[in-house]
Amino acid sequence: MCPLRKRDTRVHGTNGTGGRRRGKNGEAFGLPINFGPLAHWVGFNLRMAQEAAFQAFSRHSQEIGESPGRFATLTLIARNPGISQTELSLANGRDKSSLTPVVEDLVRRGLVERTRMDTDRRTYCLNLTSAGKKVLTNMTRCARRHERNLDQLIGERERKKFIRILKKIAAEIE
Amino acid sequence: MCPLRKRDTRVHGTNGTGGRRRGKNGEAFGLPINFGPLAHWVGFNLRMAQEAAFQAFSRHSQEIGESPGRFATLTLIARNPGISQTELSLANGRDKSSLTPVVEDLVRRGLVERTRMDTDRRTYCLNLTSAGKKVLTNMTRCARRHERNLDQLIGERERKKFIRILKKIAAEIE
DNA sequence: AGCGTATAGTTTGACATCAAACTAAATGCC
DNA sequence: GGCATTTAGTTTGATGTCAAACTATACGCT
Repeated sequence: MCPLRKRDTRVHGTNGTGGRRRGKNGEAFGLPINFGPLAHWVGFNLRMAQEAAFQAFSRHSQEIGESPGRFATLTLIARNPGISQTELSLANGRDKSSLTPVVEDLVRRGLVERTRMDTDRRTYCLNLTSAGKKVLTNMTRCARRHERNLDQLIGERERKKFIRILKKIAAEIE
Repeated sequence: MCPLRKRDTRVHGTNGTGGRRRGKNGEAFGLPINFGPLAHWVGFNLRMAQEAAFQAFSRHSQEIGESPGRFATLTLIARNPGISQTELSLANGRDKSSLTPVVEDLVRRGLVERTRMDTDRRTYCLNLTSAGKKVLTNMTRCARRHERNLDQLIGERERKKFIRILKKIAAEIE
């Protein structure tokens, strides 16, 4: 019943390449994958690239035992001392409720200090401790290595334009 | 104790913009966010753009009640009749175990037909039913609208280069 | 001052995802 | 043929995420 992809007619028929094994990405078992419209669409390729970059970053940063998401969090606190959790979640593109356990963990581990704001007892002020600064310094070194890889892939020339487009998508969609 | 971001010294000091309220993205409460090195890094901007595009797609596609992830799945099955779950998960950039409940759901709802392969009783052959094809047609219409938005944002000229870079990242990182 | 509304952060429930352990079938080697 | 190894798919457990309900403060209006 099943058309037996390993001998799918397209190989001998419409798809005349005959090249059935490239083995790197997106295809397997001898038949190249047909991505159809996905191949040209921004959304799909964004997701695949993001996933790949995320995985690569994870591999890099696990040397120092910190997950990629934490890195942006620590950087944003470092650069915006006294930032509130809501501001942080917005800047980070995540829901504020996702931040609760992250901040709790960072506080528990002594990387972040959390005090109530004087003029509004609801909001927290987040700051790095000196331990936090030290960890961030190490993470930043790792991240720079990772970024250098990406830069090499993209090329210095294209990078600015590329990032400009990414920012535009993040800011202006819909 | 807390430095009171609302009156942070940087506003009157080092950061002389005085413009404290833009209200759209990444900042709030009167102080623009300092993204530090994140601003120039590919990984962070990839994540933000991907997230934004994903959200936009979700809004579009919920008209027809199908999540964005399912769309790629259905498209890949349509374009590669008889594809196995492992092939599909590779093409889709997701772990095969994530696919199990998705396929189960699609089968249960009559959009996908799943048969064992003749020559290897372990692997499944996935195919769209005619109902699945109909649903995919609708989703594709939605997705095209979404893509057209993205295209307008990016510009036809840049789009090809942009996608080429995304593919390169997905394929060649590390 | 008092009451209704808005806001910061937490809790909860649903869901997607991965990685590792597992089951069943296939393949290879003797 | 029989046993070790590989492979396709599922199960399980941990994590990260969102959205909605919730708590507590704050603000605004009279």
